[in-house]
Amino acid sequence: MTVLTFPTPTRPDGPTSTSAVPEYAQRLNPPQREAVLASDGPVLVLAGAGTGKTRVLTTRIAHLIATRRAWPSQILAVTFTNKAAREMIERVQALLVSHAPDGTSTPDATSGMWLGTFHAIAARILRRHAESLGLTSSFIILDADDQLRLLKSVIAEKNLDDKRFPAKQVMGTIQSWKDRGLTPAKVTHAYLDHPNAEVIHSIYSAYQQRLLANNACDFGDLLLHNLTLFQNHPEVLQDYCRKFHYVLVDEYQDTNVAQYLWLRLLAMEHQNICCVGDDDQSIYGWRGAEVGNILKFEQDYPTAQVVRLEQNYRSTSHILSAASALIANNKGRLGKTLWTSQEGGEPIRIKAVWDDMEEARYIGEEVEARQRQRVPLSDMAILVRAGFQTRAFEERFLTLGIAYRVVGGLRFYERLEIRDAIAYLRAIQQPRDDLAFERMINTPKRGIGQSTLEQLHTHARARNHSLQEAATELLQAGALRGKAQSSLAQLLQQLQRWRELARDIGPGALCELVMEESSYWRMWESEKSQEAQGRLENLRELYRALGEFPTLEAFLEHVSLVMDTDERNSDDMLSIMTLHAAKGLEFNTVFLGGWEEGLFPHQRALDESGTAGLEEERRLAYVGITRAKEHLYITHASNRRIYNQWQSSVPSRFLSELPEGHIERMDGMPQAQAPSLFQRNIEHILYEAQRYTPPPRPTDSMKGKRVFHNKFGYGIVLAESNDNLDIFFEKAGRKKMMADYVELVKS
DNA sequence: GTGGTTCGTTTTTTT
DNA sequence: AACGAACCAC
Repeated sequence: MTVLTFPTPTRPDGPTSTSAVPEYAQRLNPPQREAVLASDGPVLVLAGAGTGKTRVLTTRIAHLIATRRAWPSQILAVTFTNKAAREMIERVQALLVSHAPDGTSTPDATSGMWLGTFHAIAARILRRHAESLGLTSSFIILDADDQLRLLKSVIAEKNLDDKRFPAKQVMGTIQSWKDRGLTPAKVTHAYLDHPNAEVIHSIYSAYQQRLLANNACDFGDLLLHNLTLFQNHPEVLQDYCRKFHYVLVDEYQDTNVAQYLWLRLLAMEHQNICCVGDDDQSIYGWRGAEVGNILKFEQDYPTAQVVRLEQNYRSTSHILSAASALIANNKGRLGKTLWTSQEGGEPIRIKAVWDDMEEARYIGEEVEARQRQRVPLSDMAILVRAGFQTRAFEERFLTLGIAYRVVGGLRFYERLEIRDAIAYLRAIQQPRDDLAFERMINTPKRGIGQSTLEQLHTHARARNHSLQEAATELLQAGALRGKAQSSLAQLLQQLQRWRELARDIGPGALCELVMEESSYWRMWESEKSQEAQGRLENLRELYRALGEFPTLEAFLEHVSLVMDTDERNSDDMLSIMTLHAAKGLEFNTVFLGGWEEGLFPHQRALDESGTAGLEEERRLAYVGITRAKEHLYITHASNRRIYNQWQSSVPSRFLSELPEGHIERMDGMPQAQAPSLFQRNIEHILYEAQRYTPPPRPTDSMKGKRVFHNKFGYGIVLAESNDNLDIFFEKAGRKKMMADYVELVKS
């Protein structure tokens, strides 16, 4: 077995000469190799866009296994998405197989490895120790919809005004607490900053109790309960610490505090933690990700090796240079200098358009032009800031007959009919699952309405029973009458029967039978609309998907944790998606639409998070640009309809941050759609005036103001002309620079 | 309990 | 504008 012939190096790994390096590592560039071979101790891999971070991660795992540094079962590898996890396991397997030509290394070479998403792995640990947290190992995992419904009922139960305490907002606060690793007991007064925090805190406590009563977790709980478990049962933590000799983390810049703590605890003993990430691609701050985690890695692990991957294999130099120049406007970066050997290429094309329709028309034309140049549709993408922007493109492409797919739209398992069907399955599998029961109890209409449901709730709460138990008890007590009585009795009977059947028949057949006997199928069948037909089709698809699982339980776990369906990307289709959804992907040709102030950077990001928000938007722009391999287009419209209101807009400030040498402005007067001549004249005058004018900056004079610069420290503004400031720095002397580079200091 | 009407909202999103 | 949720009248 060739893989075993490598000398087991002594630790720590010294510089290894090329000849002693395994073949799979020879194919890496020097920093990549360094990251792979530095197997012991903490390692931070700063991997710029397109520098081969997945390659490093997978080769590193293969290296650990091939050199017998660790058994697969001693490796913990975490990702954020199922897709990333899937890709990683496939690539590790491929590496191991290709390095054992005698066939001794099979896909089994990775079996026993803990490779998965944070949530999947946390759930796996939690199921083993559920009792310690007041759950049973068969607890259910609620999705966003269920969470919200549960929270609403908690708020209602507490007799709180749901206008003062909107469930969505309260959920946001609770989630941010969970993201920070705060159980209700740990939410101290220090965190009770906003006026209603005390009340929200009490809602949080009640919500957690309700989750426990339902034998349920939300996504945040998976990590949070792990932390509680590790804290209350150090011996359990110790077992995992000893088990996992090596910990690897993908997209480290996206970790929140809870995930960060979880990793630190698990790596405590061996300290063999390798985090891969890119601070410049941190775009999930709004949902709790802490760029700080990656920024302070070296403080957390003082012996850490830091490896920078800076050779970009994806984009041409025009694209890369523009991206680098843009991101250089952010402060507090770890800093990387990306380079590529692919000189030249096309500059970025920037096009001003009249409105979203023209934007779609222009991009449609360019798509067709590229198609004629043999770029397949599947190698092109339109990336937008917000979901609503996809609409204009869809309309246009329908008329043009361009095959497209909107990535990340409504997902299969989020569809109404699928959620309904799953509620039935959950109510069968897990009689304590009140949320599922509540969802299916009157769908289709059985005459069990609000008042009956309220009776059930009151009874259930009083006795601390589940809704299904309460229903049985109320029926026995004869407390119900009429249609509600007979329907409920029948439903409970059916549920019981289905539960028994579930032991004998597969989940697919069971679901089909349940849909039939519950009349749910008939409900949609009797509706002749196109939409209803689609729903039936989706249900059939669900039966099929269910057929792939041995048990109902296995399927439900899949649904909670793997919300994506295996998208068949074999078809040649153009992708339209948000910038967030595009992270990690690459395309030959990329169109970035809607680069206008207010939309991108998004006004709300600016309002809510100020400079930090702007910088995150800029990172989003950076992510967008770096998706492109060869051709990149950026468009901005001067008019956009937002909430049914036409608004004229100004080009994004990010456009002015792209260096002239790497861009090409596509001129040609955009055509007005059909406004009157008078309107058109007004708009044209305004349009001309605002074309490419830099966005408004703080207009008050900077002269005499005290400022701070990242590198030069404090200084005083001596003079200003437009955006250029003449500054005298206390330590660095007199410098001239753009206003963007300095911060105003409050005096 | 059901069905129609009005009101309010509307960034990004994985698990 | 368009969609969903809350509200009210039968």
